[in-house]
Amino acid sequence: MGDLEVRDDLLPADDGEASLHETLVSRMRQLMIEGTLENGQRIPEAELCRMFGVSRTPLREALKVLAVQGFVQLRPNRGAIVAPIDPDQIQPIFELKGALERLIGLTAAERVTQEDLDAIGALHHELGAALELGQMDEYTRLNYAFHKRLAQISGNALLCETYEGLQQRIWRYRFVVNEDFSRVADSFSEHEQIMIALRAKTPLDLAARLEAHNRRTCEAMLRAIQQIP
Amino acid sequence: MGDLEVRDDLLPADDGEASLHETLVSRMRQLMIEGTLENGQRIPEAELCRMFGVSRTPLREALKVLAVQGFVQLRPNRGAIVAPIDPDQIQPIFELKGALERLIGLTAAERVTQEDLDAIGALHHELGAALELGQMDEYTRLNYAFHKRLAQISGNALLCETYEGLQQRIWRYRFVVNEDFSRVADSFSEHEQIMIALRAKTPLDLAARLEAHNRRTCEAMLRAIQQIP
DNA sequence: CTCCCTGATATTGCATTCATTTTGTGACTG
DNA sequence: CAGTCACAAAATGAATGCAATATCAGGGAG
Repeated sequence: MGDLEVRDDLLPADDGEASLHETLVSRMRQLMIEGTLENGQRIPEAELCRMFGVSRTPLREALKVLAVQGFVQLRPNRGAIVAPIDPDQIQPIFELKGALERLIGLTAAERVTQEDLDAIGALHHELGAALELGQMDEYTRLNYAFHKRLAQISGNALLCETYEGLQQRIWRYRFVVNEDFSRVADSFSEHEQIMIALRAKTPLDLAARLEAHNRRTCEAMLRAIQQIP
Repeated sequence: MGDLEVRDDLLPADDGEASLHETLVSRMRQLMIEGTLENGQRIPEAELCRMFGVSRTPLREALKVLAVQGFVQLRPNRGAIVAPIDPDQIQPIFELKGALERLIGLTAAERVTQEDLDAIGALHHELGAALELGQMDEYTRLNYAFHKRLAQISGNALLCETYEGLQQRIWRYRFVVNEDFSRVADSFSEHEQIMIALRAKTPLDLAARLEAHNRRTCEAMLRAIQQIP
């Protein structure tokens, strides 16, 4: 595995004070989302302990949590591995996420405030700017933030949490799809439509557009993955 | 807290070999689902250690996992408490579950096999028998199994997992609603309709009926909770 | 009498240690 | 030469120990 470094620039930073436990969970998850820890790779506790400067106890607690969240796979007496993700697991994730997108659309359209519209409108604007400038990393991060914000507008904290969990699991494939620039353009135009539906506060329309957006992202990802290997 | 005993009869038993970690998570979750550990109650590690005959290390790992699953709440340096559930948290759970019910309906109607129909038909039949005999505990368990089975028919393991997580969180309120016998009768007739839609393999209809079933259960629970205190 | 402060006690967070299991290596046998 | 067995090294699972923090009782000030 060699020397691993934590990159903080691909996901919005977590806010404020966090316990060691939360920090560990968050940083290890980040390692996997970024691909620093590769899929199926063994996770030696000792090395991570040195890396984070903690003992095995809190690290193991973090691993158990990450196992529940589906990021790592624990094999009794045989250590943990980064949850290997075969293409067959992508579709179920998107399928479930689609159901959440729909609920987000239905509820966000009803509960959105002017303040929300301003905030997410700004994000949308930034997305457009990043697209024009071809800043794909920036676009990717903003895209994540956009959907996260939309979920928050739903006003359902549990929905947000669940949704973000799925987003993070998918995020690990992001790099595969990022290459597909034409999809990024399409994606942005879908965002335009989403913003229109959100401003119009039309639940069914917004839900349908989010579902469609989700479906197309899934298809693009599956296509990209089929092409690579 | 005194002497606590684990009852195994309200939830289907977990199957087969399980590591100590899994056992602990499972049994502690059961304590909370059954209400043996009351909401908001403090969870002293020492007592649970004696209770399960393990040291603090594996117990703490289990607590962290249960925190992720929403069953306990960890307060830094101040120990864990059984996640207090105010009525305001019930609706979001059902709202999210509704989205999953819909997806289950859509997919199950398309993917159901004859074998599935036989198995879930048998469960449905048993439900009817339990209702006639007034065996409410039995009805409750079968009801849980029925919906779990339906989720499995969707063929989406992640959906199943997420769904069951929500079901378990709601299960803690079960005792409140159990009293409401008229609702149980209504609930069963809704199950009849669900079975019809499943046999007919009509996705939209099944989805709508599951959503409605979920909504009515939610309403009944909220009513029951309002009446109690 | 109430409120606040202080120190003893209990509990938590993490490190360390011990026991068990797995893994890797090498010699031995067929 | 391949396969297997045995043993050593490493890694995991769980218990214990220690420092830091919170809780609680009692006393004193207002």
